[in-house]
Amino acid sequence: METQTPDRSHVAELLRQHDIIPTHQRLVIAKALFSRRQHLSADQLLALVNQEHSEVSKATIYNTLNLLEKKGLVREVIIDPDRVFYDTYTIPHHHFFDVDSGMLMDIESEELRVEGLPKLPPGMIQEGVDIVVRIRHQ
Amino acid sequence: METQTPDRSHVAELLRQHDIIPTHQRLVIAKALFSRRQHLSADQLLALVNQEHSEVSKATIYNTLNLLEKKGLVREVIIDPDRVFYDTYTIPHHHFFDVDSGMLMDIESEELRVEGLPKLPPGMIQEGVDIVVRIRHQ
DNA sequence: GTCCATGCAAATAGTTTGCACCCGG
DNA sequence: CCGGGTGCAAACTATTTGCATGGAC
Repeated sequence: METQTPDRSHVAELLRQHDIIPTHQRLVIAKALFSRRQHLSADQLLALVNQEHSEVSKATIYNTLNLLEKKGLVREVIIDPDRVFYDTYTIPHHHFFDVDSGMLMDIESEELRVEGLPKLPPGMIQEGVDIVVRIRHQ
Repeated sequence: METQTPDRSHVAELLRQHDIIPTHQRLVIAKALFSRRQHLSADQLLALVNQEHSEVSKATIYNTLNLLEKKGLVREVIIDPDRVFYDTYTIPHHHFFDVDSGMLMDIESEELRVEGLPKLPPGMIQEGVDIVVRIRHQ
């Protein structure tokens, strides 16, 4: 089940555990992000955070997202040429992408896997595999 | 084997076959693009086209790439948050992405496939599957 | 008081738009 | 001539940088 609007101290603890100083802006951002499992672009997050009154600047949204990614709290998903999504579900998994609406959905199946992967170019190691299934309305 | 620097009339024919009026700018762009199988960003293509003397504007590069994509002559590949790549090899296939250098390589294997794909959300149809294997130096 | 991390205004980079111009009929 | 298609300057949008500020020791 999803966590609903986690309280400040809970989020603060999460940030501290990942070596991030829990400032006011970061708490507001993290609260919005981790209120549920979701995929948000920087712009969507900005709107969400400032919906009541302006609290955080655009630049801080970007910098905080980059920080959270570096610390492993969110994962970048690059599918849409227009914007990067940040996924609050950081365990490796794959995605459905609705090309009409631009919506991104997790593929829950753990059965999903790649078969027949050729050997890598010499001297290279595999860092990860991303599978995106593009879908649209019938 | 790759085609080497196709001549103007050959490229012009290719464009005409795809309902594109072969203007000077488009010929210069298409010649550079289709000289070999490759992955180029708009910026890389701009540099390539204008390396001797400035012949085509940035906007025209973008507009022409969009046109070629619409007409099925190139394929967009979205992997790097910083730029869209255009792939001159339009048959469906997958990619290695070198996260250090930002280089994109085709996966030649036809064995490669996805297993265990769950059923799609109701009312949706599958448009395609993209697999990206992220790799880096050991 | 010093230092370093932080937050944000301003700068930058990638892409699209709107319109002047040109070419074919 | 006239009209539609083209090419590009300028506008726009997403993201990063550089620096003034403020809190911790």
